[in-house]
Amino acid sequence: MSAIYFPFKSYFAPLHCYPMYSKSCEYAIRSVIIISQNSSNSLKTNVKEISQQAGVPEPYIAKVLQTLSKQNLIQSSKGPGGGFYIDESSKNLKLIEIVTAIDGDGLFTACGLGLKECSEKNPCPLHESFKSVRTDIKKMLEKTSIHELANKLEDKLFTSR
Amino acid sequence: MSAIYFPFKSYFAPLHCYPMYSKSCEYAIRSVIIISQNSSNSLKTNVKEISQQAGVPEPYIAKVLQTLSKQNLIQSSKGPGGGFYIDESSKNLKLIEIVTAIDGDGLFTACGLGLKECSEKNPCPLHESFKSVRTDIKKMLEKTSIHELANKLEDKLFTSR
DNA sequence: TACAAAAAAGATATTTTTGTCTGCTATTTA
DNA sequence: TAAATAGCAGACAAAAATATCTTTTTTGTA
Repeated sequence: MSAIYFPFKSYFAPLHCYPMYSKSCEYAIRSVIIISQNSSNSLKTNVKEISQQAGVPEPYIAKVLQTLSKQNLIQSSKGPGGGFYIDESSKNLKLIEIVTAIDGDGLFTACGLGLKECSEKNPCPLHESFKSVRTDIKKMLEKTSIHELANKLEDKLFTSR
Repeated sequence: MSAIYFPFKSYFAPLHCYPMYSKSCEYAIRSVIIISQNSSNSLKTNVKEISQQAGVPEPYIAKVLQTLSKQNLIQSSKGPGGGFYIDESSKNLKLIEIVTAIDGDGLFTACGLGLKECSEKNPCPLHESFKSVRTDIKKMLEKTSIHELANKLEDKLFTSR
């Protein structure tokens, strides 16, 4: 069984750009994909492995994983042979749960002009234009399962060799 | 003629959330809408007015406006009676130009997992899911004109009184 | 020409995000 | 029950984003 390895650090986008979500969230997604894949083989993954395979700083991702663990999106066990895993109850984990846990729901609820009072009843000029886009993002995140992403990545690794 | 006033600072979203773009960009959009409206009445708008009307910190927005001005998306004139304005050549200014100038194109190009090597030929597992969403955002930003936003806001102000 | 208004430029300060380090606690195994 | 493993918690450090301040340059006007 081959472990999933994301490219090394130098392969990650530097650039001046404002991406769709935060580094913490990006790291979380990568990590959870790895955990999910190992979990489907009944394996627990410790922070060191996650850090290496996801190409993510170890102490930092540890923090992020704690956040997910507290919200019971992923599970953990201490002691030798311990690590993070995804149990039956989280088998159907969706991308939106990870994103919301780490970045909040700003991406699909916040006003395009940053107005707190912007709403259906009292829309800002950007409101309607943004509405469908936001809805689409949310739908996409809601329907994408972590499990499915892990499978896709694994397929890709096998077919590209 | 009534000036456009965005709500005061306390009305802006605080919250823990990762919105679609940066504060700088948000401020830029608000400011440009105000400049556009005044420009259609052949008025120049100085930083102080922009700051007050957009509910944005004055020295900060000054910096942001300099960036836009250097890229010739908006125009400026120094001296008494000077300020920022939008001339004929920028009359058809689109939202995407502002967003790109301030936040770069990460929002509609960056990989969902932060992989630099992610592309059509070598897609990450999130690539396809994100593709249509990204395209939609880009299209929306491309078709939305600043001028039109200014008009919408003005209409709203008049009809809501 | 002198003065005042206003943007441009650059330096500095604050806050948030990202990243690191250290020690503690819980769990498994021998 | 001791030792090793591994997550947990909190403090700390660095970098980036956000915000402010000061000086300079340009321009219009008295």
